[in-house]
Amino acid sequence: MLPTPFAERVLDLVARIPPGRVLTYGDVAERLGSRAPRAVGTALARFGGGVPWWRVVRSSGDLAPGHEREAAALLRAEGVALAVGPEGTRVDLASARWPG
DNA sequence: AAGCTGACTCGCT
DNA sequence: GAGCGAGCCAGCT
Repeated sequence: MLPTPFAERVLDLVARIPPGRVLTYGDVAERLGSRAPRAVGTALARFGGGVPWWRVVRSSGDLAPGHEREAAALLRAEGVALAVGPEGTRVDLASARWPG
């Protein structure tokens, strides 16, 4: 399947997130003038293979569902502040969120 | 055209 | 903080 126009916009933006910074699904949607964070997740799930998808996290700081381990390793390698707890690894959004 | 689904969020308990 | 319900909207039957 080919990426939809919306998905391509998502990929464009995600590809621009600098190493060491993150955005939430909601942030990505907002910057695209949309209120569909779920569609952002869907786009990354299907077409995120070529972009740093691990730099997109939930508003809670939780990593991409199903890829927590891999995302944590990649983020740690980039120097992103991580908080490890019983629930898993979470990003410190206060310090790592990309202002743009 | 109508309905369902989902890598989401937010408010309330 | 965890669980739940409702709103959201792009994409695919």
